[in-house]
Amino acid sequence: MKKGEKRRQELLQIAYRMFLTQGYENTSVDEIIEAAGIAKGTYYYYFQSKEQMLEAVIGMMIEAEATAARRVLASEMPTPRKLVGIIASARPTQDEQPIEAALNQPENALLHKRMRERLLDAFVPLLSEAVEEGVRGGLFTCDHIPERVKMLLLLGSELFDEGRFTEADADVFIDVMETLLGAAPGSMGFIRALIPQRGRA
Amino acid sequence: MKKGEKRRQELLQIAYRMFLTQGYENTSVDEIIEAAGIAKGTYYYYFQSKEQMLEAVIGMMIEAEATAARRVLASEMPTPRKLVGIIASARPTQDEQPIEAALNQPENALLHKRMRERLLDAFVPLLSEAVEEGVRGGLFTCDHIPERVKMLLLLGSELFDEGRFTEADADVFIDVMETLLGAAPGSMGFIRALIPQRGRA
DNA sequence: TCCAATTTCGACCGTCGGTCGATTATTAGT
DNA sequence: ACTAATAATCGACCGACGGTCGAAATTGGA
Repeated sequence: MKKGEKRRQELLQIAYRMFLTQGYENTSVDEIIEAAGIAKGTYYYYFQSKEQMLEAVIGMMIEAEATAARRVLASEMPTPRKLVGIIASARPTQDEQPIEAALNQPENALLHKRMRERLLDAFVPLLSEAVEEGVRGGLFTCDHIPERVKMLLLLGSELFDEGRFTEADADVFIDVMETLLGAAPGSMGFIRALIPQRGRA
Repeated sequence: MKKGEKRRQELLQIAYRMFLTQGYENTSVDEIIEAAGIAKGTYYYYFQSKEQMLEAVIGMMIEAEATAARRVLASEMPTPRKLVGIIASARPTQDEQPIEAALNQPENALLHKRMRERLLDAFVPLLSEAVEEGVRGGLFTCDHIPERVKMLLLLGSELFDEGRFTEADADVFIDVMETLLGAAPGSMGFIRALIPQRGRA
């Protein structure tokens, strides 16, 4: 049990790195087992299929991010900071930087889609709780909180993940965020500082 | 020239149907050429790769939808009707029904992603023009029209494509649409009738 | 020590996207 | 009408891929 689980985690780590750097489709099982120094049979002793392994890798990432977000939610920060902190948790930027870009390459369409689905499921409740806190504190005024949060997350990931977005995009997004949550105009402007700067043309 | 283009279109049609019904990944080149009654070499005489053929299929779909949308834009409808008409054009519901669902199966993640990118590029200008018309007519009040339109399309496709969305989702979406475009509260409620009814649980 | 469960091994398989040289239709110039 | 060039078709073949399987090795408790 102990030994087996350790090997499984080891394989997960190796695959995690390779999926992100080369893409899921472009990473062959042969490459993974070569990097791990094991035989084909051993790989399929721990994972039913390559795709099932992808699910496991994603689950690993989501769990780590959700844990970080829960820590933020339970902290003593002011509500707006919590909002930002939770959203920041939803990015796998923890230990490495180029992960963001990797997710958005076409060869990772499947990974990205699956990742976003599960990320949404995990983060809508957390963010909703923070927003409710804001409503109680008089910061926000809105109903249908989970739905609004879902749209915000959807928009945010769709907009920023792709990398290409303009100043105008950011302005409108912040405007949408304020009206969506019923916050005072301009009160969310501080988010602008959190948005990554212009990269490629 | 004439003969070749005809065969190319024929292959495109066959692939279009198979990609949607079985998924891009699950459709093999062998299946396509068998359905078309041609040899492998002939297929690769017309298409450089399977993926390049996917691009061509998507281009075909987009073109048809954009043409329909342009017709709506140039028509004499009142502006709100145009909005709805253009958005309706963006769905391949014209001749077949199960296409919607097919796009959203995980095996079509790539097709779906590419489709949405190109659909956005084609439809943001068209919808923006309709919105500007609305602004001139005093229906809407907003700046940054292309960015707002982009977000609307992003949200709409993300929300409705997945199939699962609630009454609350629709309410919030319409609310977002009104505030995003600066329309009078409730003025976009008529859209609710256009939204597909509840399908699966 | 012995046995049974766990773990590891790698040869092998069917399928896939793609290549290539040969072959047949089609076209155009004289 | 003949022919040379061009367009179109063919299918055997290839390497890479994800996945299978029976056997061998390792482990740990009685």
